Amino acid sequence: MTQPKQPAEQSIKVATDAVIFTVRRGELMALLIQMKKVPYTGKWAVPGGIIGQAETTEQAARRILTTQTGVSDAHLEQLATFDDPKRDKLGRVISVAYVALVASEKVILKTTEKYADVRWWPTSKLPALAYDHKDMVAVAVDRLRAKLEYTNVAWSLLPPQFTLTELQEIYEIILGRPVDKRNFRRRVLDLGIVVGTGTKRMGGAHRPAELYAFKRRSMEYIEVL
Amino acid sequence: MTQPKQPAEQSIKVATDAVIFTVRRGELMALLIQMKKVPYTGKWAVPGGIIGQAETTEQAARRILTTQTGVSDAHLEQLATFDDPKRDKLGRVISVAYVALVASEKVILKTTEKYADVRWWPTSKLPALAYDHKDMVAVAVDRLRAKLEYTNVAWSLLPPQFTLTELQEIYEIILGRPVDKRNFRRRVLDLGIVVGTGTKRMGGAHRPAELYAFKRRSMEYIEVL
DNA sequence: TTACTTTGTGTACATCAGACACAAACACTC
DNA sequence: GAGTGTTTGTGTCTGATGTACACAAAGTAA
Repeated sequence: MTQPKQPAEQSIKVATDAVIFTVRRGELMALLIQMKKVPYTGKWAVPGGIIGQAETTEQAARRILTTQTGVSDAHLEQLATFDDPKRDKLGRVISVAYVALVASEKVILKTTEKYADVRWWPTSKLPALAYDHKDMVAVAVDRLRAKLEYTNVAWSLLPPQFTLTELQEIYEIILGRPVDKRNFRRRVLDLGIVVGTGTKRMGGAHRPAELYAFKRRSMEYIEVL
Repeated sequence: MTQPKQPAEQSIKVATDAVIFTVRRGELMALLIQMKKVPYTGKWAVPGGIIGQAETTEQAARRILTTQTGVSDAHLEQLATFDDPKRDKLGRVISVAYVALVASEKVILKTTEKYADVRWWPTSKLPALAYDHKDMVAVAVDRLRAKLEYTNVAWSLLPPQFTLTELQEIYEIILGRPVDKRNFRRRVLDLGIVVGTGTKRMGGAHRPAELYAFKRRSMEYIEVL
């Protein structure tokens, strides 16, 4: 309930941060911005911002996501709330963090004059991060790994059509371990997560691969691996 | 990151709510308070309150927990943040919700003049709740069910020593389905979640039951069921 | 001593997970 | 158009795990 227990005239600000992931060049990448504002000048951080008066944190996270990447139909879920009183040197700010997953192809990175730079960083080689954003990304990666195993979220990291090899690579890259090809294919097909489209991707100097699509492009709980 | 993107001079308040569970009389119970304050007079709600300026939401949740139940060593974890702008009729309040699990025996319910009443309610027969607390409890129950299956959290619902039948009842009540006795025992023993103490609980007009204890009384991730 | 109640234990069967290798299909080169 | 290179696509066997199931043992109370 929400009636005051402490004297508490608060001056706490509420922000949202969006840990945006994609898989690209064989690595799990997180989108980071480079800050201009003192005292964080030059530091990298997860994109975010103070929420508006009538805005939900989820709306704010989606706004940040589209502003930065141009993508609007991505998976977005609340991660956790970070509220250490000392997390921001400039005052008490609690942040409701979100995780977003976008398909690499769809992204058109947009920078604003507010930031010095915007780019993808491999999660295995992150730069020094402002605030508690190192923890935040770590928690986000853990969540992503877990969800990949027991849901179909991978749909949000791939275009509408893809080969099973591409899907398998998503799993191998994020989980950080090899996956057996035959067992993996049997599994996603038997579980009905993906369905063949009949069409094939020609092109390479090799046997063409059948294209598949997710049966549902929305969160579904299924033990995948 | 946390620099303003919107003009945003905020007057959003931050609260914490604690969904406190116990198992008692063969049911999963949630602790609720009955409110006095208008416009919620007479309504039931999850205990909570606005957080202090220098206080974390977790500290606030623990404070609420001990204030209401007298229990200090319970499992407590962040659940989610609820931030619909209309969730509180009196103004914009976002709430960081926590889940707490306490052993029924330890609890000494304490009421304050702030509330009309404080009591345990079976989660299957809740009264009408204020705010978005119906959703909040529902999400908490889901989380509890999930965690029971793949962690050892049940420790926080039982006293230091207990019989395997009592442990099994916790699982059956919360999961809402019967559990096979022999398979359950083999599982918790083989996994090393609990260990026998050698002592037995005499008393009933029947064969005495051996008392067991959790090997670790802290969160551990293990596939239990 | 008998009746009652709850505890404590083992096995057989079905299902699932994990390891593993080779032929098929295309592009490119000569 | 034959040969080479590269990636796709497929089935079986084995060990591990999950699931179903029934009865003797140990107390108390009468």
